[in-house]
Amino acid sequence: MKVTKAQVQENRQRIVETASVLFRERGYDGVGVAELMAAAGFTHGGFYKHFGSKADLMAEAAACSFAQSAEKTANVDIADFVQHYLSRQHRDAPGEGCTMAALCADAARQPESLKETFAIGIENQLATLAHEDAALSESAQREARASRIETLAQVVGAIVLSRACPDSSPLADEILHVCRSRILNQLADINSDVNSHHTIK
Amino acid sequence: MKVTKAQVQENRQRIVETASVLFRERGYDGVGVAELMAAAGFTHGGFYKHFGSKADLMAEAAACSFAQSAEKTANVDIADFVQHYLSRQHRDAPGEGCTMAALCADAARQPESLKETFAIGIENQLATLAHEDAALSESAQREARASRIETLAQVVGAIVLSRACPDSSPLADEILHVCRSRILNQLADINSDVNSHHTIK
DNA sequence: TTGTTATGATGACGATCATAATCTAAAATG
DNA sequence: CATTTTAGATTATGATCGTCATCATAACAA
Repeated sequence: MKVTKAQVQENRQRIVETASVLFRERGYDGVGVAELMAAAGFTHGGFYKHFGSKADLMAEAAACSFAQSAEKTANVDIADFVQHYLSRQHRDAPGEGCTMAALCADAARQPESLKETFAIGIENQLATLAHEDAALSESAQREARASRIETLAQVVGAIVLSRACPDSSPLADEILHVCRSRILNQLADINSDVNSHHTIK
Repeated sequence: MKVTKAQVQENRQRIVETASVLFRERGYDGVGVAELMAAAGFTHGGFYKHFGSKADLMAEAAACSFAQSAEKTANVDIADFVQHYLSRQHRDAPGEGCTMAALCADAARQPESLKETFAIGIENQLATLAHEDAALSESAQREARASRIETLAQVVGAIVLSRACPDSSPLADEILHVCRSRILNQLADINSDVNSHHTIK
């Protein structure tokens, strides 16, 4: 059963996208090749005509979801980003959500090649969030980058912790709510006093 | 081959502790019962004389490592806690490190019973970090709790992101370094201006 | 149109998975 | 001391794991 060249590319893309969702939902070790292919509408046999190994697909799926995230958050204000990132909708839909929040811990246990993909994805997300400070001075850009790294760590940690709590647990919502309001406050602070250091010590 | 009652308890404890390390290193799906028992010095057959299922052991191992962490961080200043938490040593030794950082994403995909154990562990960690503010007013305690939740999310996110980067990657160290210095600065701020709100807006 | 190529289905490989029955030897109990 | 109990070794279960060889078929280049 051969298929059009275009069809092949489309099928391959469907496998990658299906995998990117399933991996985020259940982890790299939580989904097998057979189930993956079935979810994409194929039998498991054809898998290795598309990918050299499951690890290869993991890397491609990660790159794919990173690209989708970058596209979705392009030109989005960082406050809006945080607002949506720390919403219940995002927490409760890891399959369509941030790859870092869903798979970083899994990636840490995978081969270096995949971790490289993650580093690029993280760097990309930082760059996407930096669309506003192109005109800043060099030192201000350094500070801006540090601030974005901090914010990213905070939102990722908040989602990860919240997801580890039982569904509709008070603590899960508290973590989300507390982190969201505090981060938004900090971002407002930074915006309002651009150069009045309140760092006392 | 029967063993002393005390020996049984000791063997069981060794299985739990071995599991708590291996799970943190490789994830819940990354370690099998057989390998687990072998690492503890047994064959896999006796496993179900100790535990009803692998999921049961997961819960016990989590509770065990949470208790160990709480014990280790009792009476530790929160700044010292952050200092060590965001060190390369901690990042590079997940097996002996924080269970939240290593397994929260895994726990999110596991049964509710395990997530309950994690919620208790998180709550416990928050309480451990609260050993200083017993004398505070009610509103100040609310603020202190929110601050600790925020800090916890931040350090967990930082470790998780850093671990997802390739070994000895510049980004991995940058995340650690940036978050550490910024969090320590914030904590110093909170300590120095106890009641001078610098929240402008 | 003919011959080549390659997708994807079928099925099988050995390994490993969680779980469990069986057995034995020694501790616990009387 | 005799009996009961049980921790842990051995072995087996059926399922699923990642990977691959085989093959039919239909899209290609000729």
